[in-house]
Formats: sequence, structure tokens, C-alpha cells
Amino acid sequence: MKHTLDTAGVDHLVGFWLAVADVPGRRVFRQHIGQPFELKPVEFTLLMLLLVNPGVSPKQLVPALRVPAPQVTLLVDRLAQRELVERRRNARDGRALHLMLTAKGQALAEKVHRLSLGMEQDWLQVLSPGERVMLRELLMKLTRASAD
Amino acid sequence: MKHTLDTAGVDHLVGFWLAVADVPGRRVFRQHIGQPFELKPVEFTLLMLLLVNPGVSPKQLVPALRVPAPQVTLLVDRLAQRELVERRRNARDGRALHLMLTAKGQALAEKVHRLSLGMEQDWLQVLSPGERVMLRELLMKLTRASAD
DNA sequence: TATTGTTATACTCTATAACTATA
DNA sequence: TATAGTTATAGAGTATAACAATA
Repeated sequence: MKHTLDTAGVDHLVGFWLAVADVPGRRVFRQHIGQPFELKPVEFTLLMLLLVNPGVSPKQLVPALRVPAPQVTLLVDRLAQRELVERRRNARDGRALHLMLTAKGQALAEKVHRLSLGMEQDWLQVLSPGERVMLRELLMKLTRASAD
Repeated sequence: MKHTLDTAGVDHLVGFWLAVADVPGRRVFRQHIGQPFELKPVEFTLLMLLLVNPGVSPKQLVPALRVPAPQVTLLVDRLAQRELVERRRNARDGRALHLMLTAKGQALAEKVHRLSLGMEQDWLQVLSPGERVMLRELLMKLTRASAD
């Protein structure tokens, strides 16, 4: 009995290998950041976006996080309840919100960002430094080309 | 108001760009195969595996499809009900099963395989032929290195 | 006693429609 | 009348534990 199946039927598909590689990629995140700090990938991403783009609106997060508007509301609810993020009313437009990191949120965001810088090393060890850069740049090129 | 947020906080993460690229990758599958043939990605992958590995057992599919055993049962249930796959008892071991494509399943598997050969062209258009090969090979290398 | 596959069940994630409040 | 955000709800996907049949 074979222990590894022949994947010849899907070997030609970038999408297949992308989906497969995503599994250990998510595990790396979970082990280094997700579990220790109780952050889901999308929550981590939101913190990272707020670190660099303070004051963005939920409306702007919909395309950036690739998540529908109602989910952004729930996402911000959770982070606001943990006092990591706060909602501020837009002074000119009473409908719109500005999202800001609290002091606590800022500290956490900086900490997990620092941790994230080295967390993928083991996972990517099989690739040379040049290959890692190449892989990331090809993925970025692919994404930046399509509708962001 | 900026229309594209600064992703500087996550730019260094291969896992982030992998997850992001996976979104249009799934859309390509859905448009070309998923919707027209009512196949989910995991169902398509199972058909492709059976095309090359006839007679595999659900047990073998668990690691290959990265899906827990009960989900394999339900997956095979659906495809068996559509008369694409059939379960055969192992003659030597009454517990084990062999999964086979039916004639109908074989025909569908061959058809969607043929379609899949060209379906990613538009999506990957921004990459040169060499870059596409490079991307796929880096992803395969990354996966083959870790536990399959 | 261990293994293959199944059943039952709970949990999370995701998507959509309807609503509010402001403009 | 349109827009930002929220509420409510339903559907799909995922994970775990308990079970039946065979070894």
C-alpha cells in the first residue's frame, strides 16, 4: 500500500499548491501568534493595518481584509471588547468611523509584529534565502496585479 | 481618503501573501470547474487522485486531502450518490474499502482535468512563463519538504 | 486490543438580507 | 435617494467524540 499518493492529476495547478501550502502557513501563525495571543489571522492583519494606517474606516477594511462589511463589524466588536481597538466618530460625517489602536492595542500590535518577523524561518528552511524572497515577490506580484 | 491601505506590517510574511493569493485562485477554480460541474475543490482533487491512483482507501485520502476521516466519508457519500465513485470491499480485509471511479466518474474526471490544464492562464498572465514555473516549483518544494 | 470506516454533534466561518442613522 | 455601519439569520465548512464491524 502506497503511503504517498500520486498527485500527477493536479501537479500543473498553481492554485492547488497554493491551497496546500496555506495549511502549514496557517499552522505557523497559530503556533507563534494565534494561540499565545488569542488572535485569528484576520484579527492579526487588522492590528497590522491599524499600526501603519491609523484611523481607517470599516469601509476601507472591507476590500483590504477581503471580508464582507458585517464581518468587519463583528471583528471590531471583539477587538474593542478586549480594549485593543476603539471606534471614533468622524467629525464631518456622522455615519463614518475611524478605527484606532488603544495604548494596549498598540503595545500588542508592536509585540506580535516583532514576533512575526522571524516566525516563518523554520517553515521556509528548505528554501534558500533567495528562493524565499523570490516566492514572496511572485505572490505579491500576482496579487498586486489583480483587483485589490 | 486612501483607496489602498499600506500593507507594510505584513509585507514580510509569505503566509500572508499565500492566503491572499489563494482567494483569486479559488475563484478561478469555481468559474471554470466548480460552478459548471458542481464540484468543490476537495471533490475535484479526489477525482484527480482517483484518476491516477485507482482503488485507494479513505484511510489513504485523509493525509492526501488534508481532511479528517469523517469528512472523507461524507465526501465519498456525495460522489457515490452522483454515481461518480463507487466503494468496493477489500477481499482480504473486510474493514477496508477501495474507491473506484465509475465510467461516468472517469469521463467527468478526464473532462475537468483537460479543462484545468488551461484555466489558470488569465490569472497568471502577469507572470512570465518562467515565473509561473518558478512559483509552482517553489510551492511544491515547500510542501514536499514538510510532512505530507 | 487495534484498526477501518461511520454516525452524531457541535463549532466556526462565511454570506446575504433587512434595518438604523446620517447625509 | 444614497451611504456607513449594524443586526439578524441561514448556510457551508470543519473538528471531535462515540460507535459498529472486522482484524
